[in-house]
Amino acid sequence: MKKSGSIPDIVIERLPRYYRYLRSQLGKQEKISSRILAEHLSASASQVRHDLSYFGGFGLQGYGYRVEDLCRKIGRILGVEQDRYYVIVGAGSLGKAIANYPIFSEVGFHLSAVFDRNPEIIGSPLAGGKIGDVSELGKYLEDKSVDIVVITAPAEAAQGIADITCGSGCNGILNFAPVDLQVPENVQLRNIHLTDMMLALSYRLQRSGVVD
Amino acid sequence: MKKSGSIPDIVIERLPRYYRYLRSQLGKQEKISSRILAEHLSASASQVRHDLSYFGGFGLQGYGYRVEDLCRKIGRILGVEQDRYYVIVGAGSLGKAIANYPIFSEVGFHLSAVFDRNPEIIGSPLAGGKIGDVSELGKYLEDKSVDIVVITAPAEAAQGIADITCGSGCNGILNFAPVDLQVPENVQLRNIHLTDMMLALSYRLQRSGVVD
DNA sequence: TAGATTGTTAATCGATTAACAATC
DNA sequence: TAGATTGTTAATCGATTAACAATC
Repeated sequence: MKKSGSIPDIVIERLPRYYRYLRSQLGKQEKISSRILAEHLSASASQVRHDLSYFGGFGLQGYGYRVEDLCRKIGRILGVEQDRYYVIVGAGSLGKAIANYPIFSEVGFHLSAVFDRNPEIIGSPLAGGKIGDVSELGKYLEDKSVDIVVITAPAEAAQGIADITCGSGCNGILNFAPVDLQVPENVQLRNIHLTDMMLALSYRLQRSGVVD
Repeated sequence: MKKSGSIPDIVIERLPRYYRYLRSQLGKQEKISSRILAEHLSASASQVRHDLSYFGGFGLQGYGYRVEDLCRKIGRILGVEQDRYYVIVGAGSLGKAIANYPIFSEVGFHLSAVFDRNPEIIGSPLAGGKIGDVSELGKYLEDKSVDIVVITAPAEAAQGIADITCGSGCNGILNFAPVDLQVPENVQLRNIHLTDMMLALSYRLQRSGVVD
């Protein structure tokens, strides 16, 4: 076990990948070495061991890691057995897709509500609830315990939604809108910028195949 | 201008962000300094200048950057004025959402086809075309010129789709399935692992607010 | 000219990899 | 015991930031 309280973001972001692979191997293999685990994740064995050592000694020298054991321990670190709640703001096709995303609930994330600004769809059923009016978002966040606001609204609405979110005591935002949001530093913001990813990917395509 | 041929991935991944902000400022301001640009992107002025210097001198000393000029030049580097084609494999709600994502076409990405394995929806209309049978994916990729395959299929189908993609001469994959795909190293693979992002985000939430 | 801001190099910081003693 | 593999420290590598001469 090493110093806690200072685990780099980049390490935290790899934990779910370890967890996901280990979970897929439950019942298929009893043990796994850092080398084999790394191979399946396109990482290095050294990195796997280094990452895990932030949280303690999970392995057995000369043997490796017990899959079930390591899976459960990483799961606990990530809090997968705890219930957490999220709301979706923006009930377009992307918002609906997220609302129906089946995998979130497997790791403890539950949809609490969906909001939109379009009067024509407010009140419609979605994923077991009804689409709410976005004007009630702030009040909702203040009343209920919501961990994460998922923004699937258009770019021009996203900053306003982020402001309401941060102002209502919710400190987690997952943003799909193609804009860089400004939030207080105590707020955890992650972006999924689809167009950016496509552009960076296609930049590399232009260059590969040729050269060297 | 510095050495080309060795621009780090991490720099390439920031270009779309610069581009996106500059685009939003077209007509709103004539010039912008590295400091102001950085502020809006939660980056440092030094990083902005350093990144841009990989591609040449785009600014004017003592003045800053002309917004229109810089935007056009970064756009050209990213190839936004070129037409590129993608297909979607997996026509569930996420696949449909991507198929209808309005912003891709603004930067030159065009939907070429959508495939699924479910006989009940094969043939149905989607985004101006018809859903094809995934068994025809390989042939399609060999015949047509497709730059990127977007995988929105279930996890257990994703590796097979990736294999067909790589085997048919398409070298770009954007993967939404919650699995780490194995692809040849000449293939450009980017992942959007939604559950992983939620888990890493909520890990940080547990810890913030308290401590220190 | 004086003030501002770039482009670039050097210094710092952080992340990854290598190495190996510990030990199952 | 011999072989394997961890956990951890040190070495390397790469990315970010600082500094400043160039110059508009």
